[in-house]
Amino acid sequence: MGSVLLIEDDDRIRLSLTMALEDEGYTAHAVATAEEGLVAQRSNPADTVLVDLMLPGMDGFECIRQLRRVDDVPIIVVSARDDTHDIVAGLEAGADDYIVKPVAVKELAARLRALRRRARAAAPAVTVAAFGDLEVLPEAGEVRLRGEPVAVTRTEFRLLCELAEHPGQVLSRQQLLQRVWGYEIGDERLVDVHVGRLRHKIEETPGAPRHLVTVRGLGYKLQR
Amino acid sequence: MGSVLLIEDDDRIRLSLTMALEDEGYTAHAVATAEEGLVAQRSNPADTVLVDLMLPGMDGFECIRQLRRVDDVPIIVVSARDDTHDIVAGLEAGADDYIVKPVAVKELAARLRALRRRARAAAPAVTVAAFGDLEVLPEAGEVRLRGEPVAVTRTEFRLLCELAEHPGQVLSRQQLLQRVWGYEIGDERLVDVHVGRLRHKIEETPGAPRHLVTVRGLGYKLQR
DNA sequence: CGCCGTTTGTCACCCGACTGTCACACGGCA
DNA sequence: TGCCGTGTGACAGTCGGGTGACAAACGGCG
Repeated sequence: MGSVLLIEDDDRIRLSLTMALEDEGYTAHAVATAEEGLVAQRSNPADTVLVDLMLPGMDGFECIRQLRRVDDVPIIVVSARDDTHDIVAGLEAGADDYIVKPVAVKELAARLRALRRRARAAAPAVTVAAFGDLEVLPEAGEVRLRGEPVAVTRTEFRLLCELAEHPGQVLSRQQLLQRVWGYEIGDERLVDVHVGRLRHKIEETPGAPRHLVTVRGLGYKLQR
Repeated sequence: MGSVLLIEDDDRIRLSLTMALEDEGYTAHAVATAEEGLVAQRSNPADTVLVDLMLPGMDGFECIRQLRRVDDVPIIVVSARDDTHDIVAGLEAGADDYIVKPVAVKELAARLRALRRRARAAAPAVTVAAFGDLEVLPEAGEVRLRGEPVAVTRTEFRLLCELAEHPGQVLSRQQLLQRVWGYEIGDERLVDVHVGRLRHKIEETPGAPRHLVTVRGLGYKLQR
């Protein structure tokens, strides 16, 4: 089945929800504070998290934001009835769904199922290549540096993907020209220019590229 | 809107029912055998299924049981008049309602509506996708921004759903054209126009879309 | 059936982003 | 020192995408 992490300070609700979840066949782990929740998720990630918004110490919103930094586990917000404002704030903070108290177990089960179905559908959108702090996500058409999205043009993206597909391997200008541009012949300097542009965006230390390295006389390679 | 999967081996009935359903505003997908139906529901789940009981190969009862294993989509049995025994067996196998041949379109529409209403009541408005403050509720045919319903047209809604089903993933104009409009070929700019219209309704900051993002040269994606 | 408001698809225009080319600078290597 | 390979800034042409306008199609409704 699946595992659920419940972050809820009210003892009675926590206990009853834990039992309800276990009845539904989930492995439930319950904690009373956001801090404990974050620790728990880091050490032993559940595949869905339920967060109450009203928590002592770090509140639910902050908790959601922190959880989002850890991974993109599906998060369901638990909130007092009709507190629309909080619910919206919760979704803005990064939650995926919400449920209002008092929690109907049937409804919770339905939402968990739906969320899980969705998570599975979304799963293929994973990082296909990671180079230290540099990530290339072909599906999402995205490049990230230290987790932050970097704006990269189409050609740059293709070039990067091509290099990323052969990590650590030197690709000649000729090969790149052919695979990225489809040119059988052409000015190899074109590659240099685009490599330079790409470097400006993905390398942090100018003059000393860490990932996109020149191999003099041979070509370029992407390394960790 | 809603989608219906029709499993019916008689060509004439299948065709006329498909047309009738589309006239009623449903997206109808029709297959002739239980096996095809199961595959279709697994790969691209409709939100209601119509099953004829007399099918070649795997019969309708077995089909219903198998469908039940996939998800809890509402199922309507289609059966010959006064074949009471079969109808009861169908309901026992897990169907939710029945209708007898010859099928009166009005009656079918009424039952579909009722079933859908009931299904929604049982699993109240399951949010299928949340993107920060943007919620897409396919079941309810609704889009919400900061909790407030937003009026979108049918095409816009389909487009949004298609994007929402692949969160964070870039979909090319070609893919969207195909999945939303069913065009194999066509003017890709059509997609741009509708994306623009949709943006006016769901993006709060003109010029800087937060959710419906353009990935230059690749397509569009929906993100948190 | 005819009317009117809404939705849809097409088109043309515009702007900013991207691309490829070039010339020049730089730096290692013989 | 001279040469070759590479980095890089500037520039003009092109391309991709946003958008407003318009007409046809659609959909309720009296």
